Amino acid sequence: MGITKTELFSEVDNQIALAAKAFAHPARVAILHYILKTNACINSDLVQELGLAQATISQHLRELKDIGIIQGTIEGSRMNYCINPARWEEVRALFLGVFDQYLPGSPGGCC
Amino acid sequence: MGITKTELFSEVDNQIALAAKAFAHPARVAILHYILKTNACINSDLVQELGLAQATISQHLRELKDIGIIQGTIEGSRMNYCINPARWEEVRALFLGVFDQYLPGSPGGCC
DNA sequence: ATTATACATCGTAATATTGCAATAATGTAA
DNA sequence: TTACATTATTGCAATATTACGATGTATAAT
Repeated sequence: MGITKTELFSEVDNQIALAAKAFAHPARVAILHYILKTNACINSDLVQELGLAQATISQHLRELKDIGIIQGTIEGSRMNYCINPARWEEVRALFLGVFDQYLPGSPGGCC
Repeated sequence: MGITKTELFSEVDNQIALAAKAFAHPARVAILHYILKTNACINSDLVQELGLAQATISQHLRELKDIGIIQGTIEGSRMNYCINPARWEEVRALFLGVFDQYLPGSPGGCC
């Protein structure tokens, strides 16, 4: 159907899935990389950097903002997007929590 | 359009986006958690564990297998899915590479 | 005031994803 | 062989996502 049965899953699983969507499209990863590199960015820069239309980038930025991983402050007629440190750490912790459940030297009782 | 313009983005960004899709749906996160917990699993177990139809779970398992993060070995008429250690480490490294670009005490030159 | 710049939002078209019933395929048990 | 158990695949139907032109809004520049 295309609709996710959110109610079937644990709070953590839903949280991780939500956070993962920030990284689940290369444009958003590229945006994050760009923000991280320049440590501040504006929408019009990204239109040059990536080859996507302004409306498309604005949409991706909004998704990242909805997820909470970035925040934007108005600077005159420009927007200043940057990482939301608290949320970044939160998302980082969510993923580390998963990754750390399987380490190279895990028991390994099957295939 | 719904089509991702893969050719616009770097190899790494595309790789990360691909890997992120493993975590971008709560059912797949739940499946991974279950595999990690039991360190081996079969499809029918998951049908009990999660509330999804067998066909749906089989489909999610295939996506995880396509991404490479799990592998399945045939055991009689059952399947034994488990983590693919090499790929797991690869994906882990991809994400750590992103997360480590912003640490709590980063420069923070903007908002 | 007019024009330009920078983003956001809306509407829409196209593709992708999710979910499941039905069915196929394969192995096991009787 | 027949019947059963387990998983994969197919074929939809419904929702979600991606992309962009057009338009709206607010500030800045002339």
